[in-house]
Order: sequence, then C-alpha cells, then structure tokens
Amino acid sequence: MPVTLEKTRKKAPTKAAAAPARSHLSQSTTRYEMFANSLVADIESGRYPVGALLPPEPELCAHYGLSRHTVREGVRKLVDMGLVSRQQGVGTKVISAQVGPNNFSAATSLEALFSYVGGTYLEIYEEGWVSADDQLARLLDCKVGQRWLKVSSYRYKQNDQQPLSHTVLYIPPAYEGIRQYLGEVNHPVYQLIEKHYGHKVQDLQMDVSALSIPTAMARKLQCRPNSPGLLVVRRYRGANDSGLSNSVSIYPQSRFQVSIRYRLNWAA
Amino acid sequence: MPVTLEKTRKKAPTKAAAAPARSHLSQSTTRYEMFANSLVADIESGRYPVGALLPPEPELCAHYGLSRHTVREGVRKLVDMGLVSRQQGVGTKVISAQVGPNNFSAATSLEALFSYVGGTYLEIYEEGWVSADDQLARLLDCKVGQRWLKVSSYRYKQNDQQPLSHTVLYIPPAYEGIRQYLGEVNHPVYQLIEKHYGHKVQDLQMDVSALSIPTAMARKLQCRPNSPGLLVVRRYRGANDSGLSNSVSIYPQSRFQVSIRYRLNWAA
DNA sequence: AAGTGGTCTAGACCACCGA
DNA sequence: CGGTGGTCTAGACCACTTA
Repeated sequence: MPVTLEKTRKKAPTKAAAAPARSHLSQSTTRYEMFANSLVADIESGRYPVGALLPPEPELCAHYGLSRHTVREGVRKLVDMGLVSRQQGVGTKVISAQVGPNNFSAATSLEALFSYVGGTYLEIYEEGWVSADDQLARLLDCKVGQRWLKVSSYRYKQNDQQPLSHTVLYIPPAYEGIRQYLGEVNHPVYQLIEKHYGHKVQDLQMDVSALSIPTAMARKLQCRPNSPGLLVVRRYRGANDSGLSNSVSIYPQSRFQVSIRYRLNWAA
Repeated sequence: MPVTLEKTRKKAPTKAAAAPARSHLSQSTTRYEMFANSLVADIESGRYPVGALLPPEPELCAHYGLSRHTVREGVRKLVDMGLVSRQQGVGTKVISAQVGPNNFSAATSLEALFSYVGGTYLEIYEEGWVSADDQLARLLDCKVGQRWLKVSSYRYKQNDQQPLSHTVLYIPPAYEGIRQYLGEVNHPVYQLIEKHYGHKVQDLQMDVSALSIPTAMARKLQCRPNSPGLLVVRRYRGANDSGLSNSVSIYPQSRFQVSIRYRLNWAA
C-alpha cells in the first residue's frame, strides 16, 4: 500500500520538482527529508528492528512514490545519522534504533577518514614483540600482559624528505601475517587486516593530546627538541570489541591538525 | 579547454554508465572520484587557494565532460573531506588547502563534545570590540573588518585553583546581549545564544592543533613556560552558515584531551 | 535579474553478494 | 543466476544570494 509524502505539493508528474509549502519554521520540506523522517520513525518504533534489513530501494521507490535518486538521498541521511549502514549486494541494515546525543554519528566512512595515507609510506626501523605493562595497557585499553607486535616507524609523504610523523603500530599476534605488507603499501593497517583476514573494523577511537617531542625523535622528525606536538592514539575495534590494531602517532606542530565537524542536519 | 578523465572507459555516449577497468589494487576508478582527486590536486597546488571559490557546477560539468550529478558527487566528497564548503546562491569555497594529514572530519554529538563545561566557569579579565584583521578573519573564517565582541578569560573548574584553559570568545554584535550571562553560568556560549535569541547551532567545526604556551599565559595557567598545549578553535554556525560565535582555547598538557569515536558503516 | 547550489525525475549500466 | 546497492546521464524546476 503506497504511502504519500505530500504536504502541499503538486502531484502532477509533469512538474518534476517539488513545490514545498514551506512555513517559516523549518519543517521537513524536501521529499527526501520527509522520506528520511518517515524511515527514522519506523526504525525508532521498532518496525525495522536493529539488525534487520530495510526494504530494497526499488520497493521504497514504489512505496513512497519517489525516484530512486530521492530515495537514495534519504537513505544517505540515515547513514550519516549512524542509524543504518549499506552494503552492495546485501542491503541496508539497521544498526541503531535511536538517534540522539549518545549516538555519535559517523558522518564519514573510515575510508574517507584515512584517504590521506595515499601517497605516504612507512619507514620501519624496529619490529618486535612486547608484553603490555601497566602503562601500555592503559594506553591501548587492553589487559596487562597482552602481547603485541610492535612496529616502530616514521611516516613519509612521497617525494618529501621531512617525515610526517612518528608512528608505532601495535598488532595482535593473530594478525602477525600482515607485517610483510606494512613497508610497501600506503593502505591503512585496518585495510590490510580486513583484506587478509576478513575482519572488519567496526569502531575507531581516537584520542588527541599534547606532548613535548623528545630530543632524539625531534632530530629524525626535523623539528626543534621539546617543541610541542600532537599525540594521537587510535584504537581499532572489530566485532565483539576485539582489538584489531592500535597506533600511536606523534606529529610535530603544524604538520597535523584534527578537524572535527558536527552537523545538525536532522535535529528539530 | 575541456579535460578528460578517461582511464579505460568507453566514450560512447549511448552507454551511459562508466565502464571502469578496475585493477585489483584500489585506484580511483569512478568518474566522480577521479574528478574529486583532480580538484584536490588543484586545491593542494594552490590553483584554487583557500578562500577562493571553485568554478560553478555548470562550468565544471563542461570542463570535465561530466553530468551535473557526477560533479556534485565529487564535490560532496570534498565537502566530506573538509576541503570546501558550499552555500546556495554563493558558491563553493575552499576552506582548507591540504587534504589528508592536516584534516580529519567526522562527527560526534554536540552535547558530548561539551560535557566538560559542566562545573566550570569563566573568569573574564578583558572585554572589548575588535575588527577582524587578515589573520583573525582567517582564523574565524569571516570577512576582514567584521566586528566581534572579544571576551578573554580563564576557565576554572569549581573548587579548583588551577585554571583549565585560556579561552577567548568572539561574539557577533547581534548577540552582544549574552555578555551579562557569561560570567556566571557554566553553559556553553552556543546554549546561551540559543536560549536568548532562539538561533540554533547547525554546524560546529573544531580544529585541534599543538602549540607552545607563551610565558605570560603559562604563569596564569600554572604550567611551565613554553610547555606543549592544545590549541582548540571552535566555530559555531547557524542557518545559512551565519557565524553564531567562535572560541579559541588553549589547554596545558594533560588538562584536556580530545576523544573522538567513529563507527564504521557496516557491522560485519 | 542573473547566477549559484539544492532538489527531483526517468532511465540506464555496473559491481558485488548470496543462493 | 537474480537482486542488492553504486554510478552515471540528460534535463528540469526551485531557493537562495548578490548586485
């Protein structure tokens, strides 16, 4: 049973574009927004429970009387809200039932976040196994005694003499096999794990703080000793909160900046 | 002079869709990605400097031989990367010249970002009007000559002698009225504006970088002179990209940490 | 009034996934 | 193989900003 998303618009298909009757108060005026809100309501109400698949696009198009482009735009909004995720060949899955302050919404995909590694490479100077002591356990949020393959390196931009950062990777024994690929590629570590082991990253936590760059490292990074830098710890988690890998990077001043953007696209 | 984005695709316009010859290694195979990469290169090279407008969409379509939808998809990617921002009726403005390491973009909830202001207050030591010079205009992404109410302060945690940060607020003349509330409350500025003027924050951009804390400020902050700290610039935008307020905060080492969490689209 | 980006349709080919 | 989402075109009307 088709649903209409009309508010005050003309139905005549000859007039292709929407003719939203917009009050001054911001309402959902566009079709894709009305459609998206409808989906959100259905998800919040439990009609599409977490883990379930949304109806496929053709069905949504027919049901709501929208073109596919508009449907896709609406679903894209839900993806931005962190309510659903999509996968080609499979479908659109509900991953959260509520939008709210507790839902950090992934506005961008991991791939977009790390598109920067393209054109960079790691220069590894040390590899070895370590056991997490108290301090490392706290840093990586793991158990004391946990073993890690520790890979110390500097990251360079291609055709650039100056290192971008000092980066230490901590890789679980289960994924030791990727070490052979670390030096050559410009893929993020999490992609290597996904490719070679099929375990996908579900969650990334990134902590940013300030530190003073030690003298020895400063020489290699070509910055002043004890100059300020950013310390960035990234923790990649897969399903079941299993740790896939971690990285600890140190960036000299002005060589790196975290830019976070929050968009209020859907709130009242 | 039009540019072609061809790699190995058929040119026949009868075959509407792209026929990318994708090697196993991930390359930019889609047209909009190639187009986006081309734009990124032009921005990085300075052909489109920060603050400049990109060519309008029709021009990009003609120049690259792409449909408008594809062009928009490419530009959308740049928006997600935080390189440009768009405004209807105006154009697409370059807001950052470097992809990659210098720029992350993601999203969390506003409330989560500012949960820390609870139990803190501002000790204001200076108030006054300033006109944005070139440098300030760049920092706040406003026009040169724009007037701001500048409020300089230190933020304290209640029952704590040590300041949390040095904070400078930049408030537009239109919202001058909130200055009387600044000293007493522990609400973020954006909440005051929303409460007293009804203008909601639609967009927040937060840039985090490292800096060396100047001697004079270090004394007041009770930290070592020239010790590392975090410089956090927050820009609040309302509808139409109107600037609601800005703040520039400096945090001594270990007194503040940015913690961001991303979630991947698809749970395996 | 002109020009910008925002939305929308109709129809098409494609890559990917699971049965 | 059939069905999913991903990309693409051609053309249209609209809302917004600026001059």
